[in-house]
This record gives sequence, C-alpha cells and structure tokens, in this order.
Amino acid sequence: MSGVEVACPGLCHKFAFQRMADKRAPVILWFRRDLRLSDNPALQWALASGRAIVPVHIHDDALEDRPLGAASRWWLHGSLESLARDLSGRGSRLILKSGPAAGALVELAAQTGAGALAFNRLYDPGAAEREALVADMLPDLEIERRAAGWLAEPGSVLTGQGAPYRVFTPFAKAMQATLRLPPLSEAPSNLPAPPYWPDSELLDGWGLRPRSPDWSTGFIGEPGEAGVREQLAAFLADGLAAYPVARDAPGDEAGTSRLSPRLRFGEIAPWRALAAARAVAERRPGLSVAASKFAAELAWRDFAAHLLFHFPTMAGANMRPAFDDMEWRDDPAGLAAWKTGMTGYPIVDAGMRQLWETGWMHNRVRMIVASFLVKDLLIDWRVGEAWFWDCLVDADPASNTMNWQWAAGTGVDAAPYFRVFNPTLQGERFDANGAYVRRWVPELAALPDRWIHRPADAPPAVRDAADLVLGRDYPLPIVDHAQARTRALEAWRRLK
DNA sequence: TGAAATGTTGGGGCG
DNA sequence: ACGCCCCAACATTTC
Repeated sequence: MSGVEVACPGLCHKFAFQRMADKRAPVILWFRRDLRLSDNPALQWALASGRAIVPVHIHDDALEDRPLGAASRWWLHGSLESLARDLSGRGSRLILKSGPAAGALVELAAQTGAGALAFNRLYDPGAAEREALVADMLPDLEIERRAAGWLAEPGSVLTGQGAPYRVFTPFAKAMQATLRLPPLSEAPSNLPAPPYWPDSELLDGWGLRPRSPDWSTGFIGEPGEAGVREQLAAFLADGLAAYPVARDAPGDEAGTSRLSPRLRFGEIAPWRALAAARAVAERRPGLSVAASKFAAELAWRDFAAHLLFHFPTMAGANMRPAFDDMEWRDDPAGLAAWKTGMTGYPIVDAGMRQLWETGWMHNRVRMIVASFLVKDLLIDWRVGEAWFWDCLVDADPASNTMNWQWAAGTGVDAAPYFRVFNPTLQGERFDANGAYVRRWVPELAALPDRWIHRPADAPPAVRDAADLVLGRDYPLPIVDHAQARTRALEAWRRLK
C-alpha cells in the first residue's frame, strides 16, 4: 500500500508521489449544481478511471457563494436527500462537508488518500477563481473539470469578431448552429467504493429546511433526480402541444414544464430535456413548433449564464450605467404590499401569493409583478431580485438578474423604458376566465369574470352580490396605474 | 415577451 | 340620391 491511509493533512506532501502514481487512489467526485447520476460528465470520467469514488457535497452558506435563499435551501435539502439515497442504492455514499470548499477538499483528500478530484464547472462570478484555488491547494491531485450545466459552455459562443453576444436572437442562432449534444448516459448501477469512508456531517444539521414556523407546507415539487424523468415525459406527452399558448396562461397548471428548479440544481441535464423534446417532435411533426418554443426557453437559460459569465457585474450593477442615476423610490409600505400580495391588482397579488406559498411563480406573472414593482412603484429592481432570490425554489444567479434587468430596462437587450405593463389588461388577456386569480386571491372568487381583474371598477351592486368590501376584504389599488405609468415615463425620460 | 394616443377608413343612420 | 356625422374597427405613431 502507498500512503493513502494516512489521514493527517500535514503528511500529505510526503506521500504525494505515491498517490499520483497510484491509479487505485480514489477520486473525489465533487457534487455542486449537478445533483444527478445520469448524464453527469464528471461522474462518467470518474467511472472510466476505474478508481474508487468518494462523492461529496460541500455546503458553504456565507463565505463563497451568495447565500442560498430560503426556498432554494428547501429544494437543496430534498435534492441532496435524493442523491444520497440514490448513491446508497449503488453501494456508495454522499459525504457532506462544510466549506469553504478548498479547505474541505484538502481535508477530504487527506482522509481518503485521494489521487484525483473531478467536478463539473460553474461560471458564476468568482467561480473560476474558486476552482483555481482548489486546484492550487491540491497540487498533488489530478484535477478533472467537465461541463454539465448548460447546452453550450458559457463563454464558448462568440460573434465573428470574438465578442460576446448581447442580444438573445443572434446568440440563440449561433448556439444552435454549433450545438453538439453529448450522448445520453444512464446512472451506473454501482459506484466503486473506497476502502473506508470518511466522516460525513448530517444533512439535518445544516438546517436547510424551516422548522417553526414551517412555511414550506405548500411548496410544490418533489426534489431529486428520482422523479424528473417522469415529470419530463408527462410534460412532453400532455403539455407540449399547448405549450406555445399555455406557457403564457398562468391558470393552466400543466402549461409549463416546471423543470426550472431541477435544472437549477442539475437534477436533469439540459441536453436531455432538449433531446427528449426533439424526439417527440420527430414522432409528431405537428409538435415541432411547440418543441422549438420549449428549446428557446432552454436557450434563454443558456443566454443568462453566458451574459453573467462575460459581464459578472451584472449580478448587482445596471448593465446600462445611465440607470445609476435613477431616482428609485423608497417605499416600505408599497414594497410590503407587493411582497404580501396586497397591492389591489389581482394578477399581481395572485402571483406574489403563489410565490410565497409554493416557492414558484408562473413566468408570465413574473414579468407582470416585476413591471409593477419597477414601473408602478419605482422601486429598485435589485430589491425585487433579492425577494425572488429568497422565495423561488428555482432562483438562479444568472436568470434572476438577467430577467430583472430586462424588466427594469437596465439590461442591454432589455424591454424599452416605455414598455409598461398594465396589470389589469395583462390579467384580462392571460387569465381571461380568472381561474388564476380565484385560486390565489380567494376573497375575489365570487366576482364575475367581467370584474375579476378590476374589482375597484365593479358596480357596487356586483361587489355587494360577491360580499366584497374593498378596503376590508381586499385592498383598493395602492397606486393608480395611469398616474404611475406617467410618473415612470417621466422618471425614465429624465435619465436620457 | 405593451399600452395609449392619434390617425384612417368605411358602413350605416339620418336629414 | 346625396352629404354629413357618428363611431366602430383597424392602422400608425408615440411614449
């Protein structure tokens, strides 16, 4: 035996040569946002190496990454539970460690006598530096980095001049033109175990899930790779045909894929979702348009990661610096009304309550509530972004900031400043029968369709019949939209 | 991945 | 019969 059994970090270097030479020394498989056993390039490399595999997840809630929001922590807990279960069923384990990552990996390498480290790369601000630091601190280990999170690796899609794309459509075309999807791979039936297992922390000890009060009882979805294939298949079978329309209809439960948190935590590879959609379109040509729409949404996810990779300041700073002079309003009461779904605009309130209760919000409604916060209330998009970050199970560093900058008009390919959503008209257009509002704002449920999105305009007799007293059962609109629109246009114009 | 204001057109009521 | 007006309906412009 070589020095692999020595668990003392101080002695690592002494045995470095032996470990490098020993192809039997285990490989540490570092799980991060790739919590799956199928379609996992780092895992495939580890398996192909023939070494024993030590799977690990490192939790660092403050020192490195932006701390996860509460809803995302809830999802992460479930996803890790599922991954640990799947590993246990394959003769393996999931080792849990607290960060910072570099220190935890050095310790783990010493404890296991590992000879290699494999992981799938991330591309958030600082990710490359942290990965380089890990490599620096483990000079004796073979380091294998793979790409697993996006259709095209962020940074790999460039214009003819070698510059990053700033507009979605040309980006999507260029990505499409060069796209090479990896072959699909199933989870292995067995992962070779190391001679002995290092200590692991306890998942429950991380406190990722709320105790008292438990606000997660209404959360939707079963985290983990286990159910993701069925969910995808069900969506493609039942939802894809209606997707081009239904993805804009918040009242249609089956209208979206609901894959966002699963992609966020890597429970499914995006190329598997894309390949499955293409396969359906192949069998049923009538669905090819719908499949393309779905593919476009996946491409948006890639575009966001691509933008954040090239413009890391996007996470907190306006992409268009002219907006640094914007006079955002400080409006604690308005903000509180927005967060709690008490603005008096039914579609806005329905969305904010769905978010709070389920950890998810329909995409169309995300745009509506974002426009309302930024344009009607003139509150800084970063305030809304932070709320989404905390409340969404799918909160993604790239998508969240890109989309908020889009809504605020501060992004490079953003909605023009004069595009102000009218929450009443948006509600009437996309929730015409009021099903979404009735579900999430039950105090309005008895109003007829004609008035469900404009309760303040309803004749008194109609409100009486619905036993609805505005200001008592449901708030009056906290702003007059027409006035708020004018105010927003003036504020935006002052920037020019 | 808008909405509102403004302009144009054409059918029909009416004197 | 004819011109005038009203006003949807649609198109264009503006924010």
